[in-house]
Amino acid sequence: MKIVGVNIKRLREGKNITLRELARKLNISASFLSQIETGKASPSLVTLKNIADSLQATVGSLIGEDQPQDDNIVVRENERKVLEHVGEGVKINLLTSPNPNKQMEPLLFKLDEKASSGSSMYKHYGQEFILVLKGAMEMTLNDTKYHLKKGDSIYFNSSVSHSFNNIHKGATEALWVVTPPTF
Amino acid sequence: MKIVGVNIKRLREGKNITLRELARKLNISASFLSQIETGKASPSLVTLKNIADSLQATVGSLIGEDQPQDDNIVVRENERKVLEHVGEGVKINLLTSPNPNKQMEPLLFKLDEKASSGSSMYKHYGQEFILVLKGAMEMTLNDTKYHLKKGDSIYFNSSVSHSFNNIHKGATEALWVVTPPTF
DNA sequence: AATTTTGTTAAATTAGACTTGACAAGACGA
DNA sequence: TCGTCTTGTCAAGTCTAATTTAACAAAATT
Repeated sequence: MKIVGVNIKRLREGKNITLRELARKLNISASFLSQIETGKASPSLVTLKNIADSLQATVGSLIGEDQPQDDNIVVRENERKVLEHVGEGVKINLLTSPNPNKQMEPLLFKLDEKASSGSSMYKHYGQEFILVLKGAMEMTLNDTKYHLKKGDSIYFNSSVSHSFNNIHKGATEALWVVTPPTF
Repeated sequence: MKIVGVNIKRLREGKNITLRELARKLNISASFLSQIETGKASPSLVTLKNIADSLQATVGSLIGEDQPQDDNIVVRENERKVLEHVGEGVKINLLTSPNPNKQMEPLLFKLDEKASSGSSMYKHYGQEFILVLKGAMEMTLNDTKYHLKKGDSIYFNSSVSHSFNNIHKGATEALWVVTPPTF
C-alpha cells in the first residue's frame, strides 16, 4: 500500500499546497501526513477518504485501482470483435482490446429493426452511458420510458432495472459505455 | 463508512459464501468480518483490499465511490451545453448533466479544420476513450502518432502525454469519454 | 545572519483493528 | 424430540498500528 503515499504527494504538489496546510485541513498532524506520503504509515479508511476528498480524488485512484494499460491502444473499424449471439437482432462491437485494467467498457450496439433486449430487465452495478448514433431507440428505466433519437444521450445507474428496444424503421446504432468493464 | 459493510455483505451473499468461509480465506476471524459487515468495526486498508480482491470487487466500489445518480438522465442533442473556449477551433459538447457521482465523463469534441489541442501535451490521471464519428484526427501519445479515421477508436492511459489535431479536410467529430469526470 | 517554513524522524500515546470465546437462532439428520 | 452442526452476532480483552508530540536539518524568506 505504499502507492497511496506517492499518489497523495503527487496530487498535493500538483495543487501547490503544503504538507502542513493539507494536514491542518484534514485535522491530522503534519508529521502523520508525511509518514503517509513516505509510506511509513498507512491511514485509516476514514482518514484516507478525507484525504481523497480534499484532493478531489477518489480512494480508488489513490490506491492505484484506476490504473491503466500501455498497449492495446487502437481498434480499427474493420478490426472490431463482434459479439453475435447476445440477442435476437442485436450485435455488439467491442471498441477496445481485452485489458484487465480498464475502468470503462466502450461498446457499439447495432440493433436490427424491432430488435430489443428481450423481456427481462437488466440490473447490475456500475453506470452506463449511451449515445444514439443512428436511428432511434427506447430505453426503459424502472418504469420510465425514454425515447432517444440520433444525437441524444443518457447516463444512468445500472442498478435500476433497464431494457431497450429499437423503435426505428431500420437499424439503430448506439455507442454504449459501461462501467466497470465486463469484457 | 458503514456502507462498506453492507456492500461486502451483499457481495458475499450474492456469491453464496458463508461469513466463516470468507473470513478463513482472508485470514481474519469470522467475528471480525461480522463486525465489519454490521458496521461495528472498520477494516484496515490492506484488509479491505484483501476483501475487495476476494470478492472480485474494488475498494472503490466497496466504499460506494462507484455510486450513481438518479436524475439528470437524458441530454438531448439540442440541449447540450457547449464549452467554446477550450482552444482554437475546438468545441466540446457535454453529453451529461453535472453530477458529482459520475464515474466517467462523455464528451463530444468538434474540431474545425486544422484545429488542434495546441502545442502543449496533456498529462493527467485516469483513462480516455475516443471514437471518431466524422472526419479523421491524429493522436499523439508520447511520441507515437496514431491516425484515426471515422470508426476507429483508441483507449489509453491519460498519464501518457497526449495531444491531438484534426487532419481532415473539414470538421472532425469524436466521442470522448474521460475518467474520472472533471465537469 | 536571523527567522520562518519546508519535510522528515524517533519516540510516546492511544484509538481501534482484530481475536477469543461464548451466545441464540435456525437447519439437519437420527 | 433431542442433539449436533452451522449460521451470524456480541462483549470483553489484546495488541497492532494509527496518530501525536516534539525535535531536527535543509531550504526559503526577510
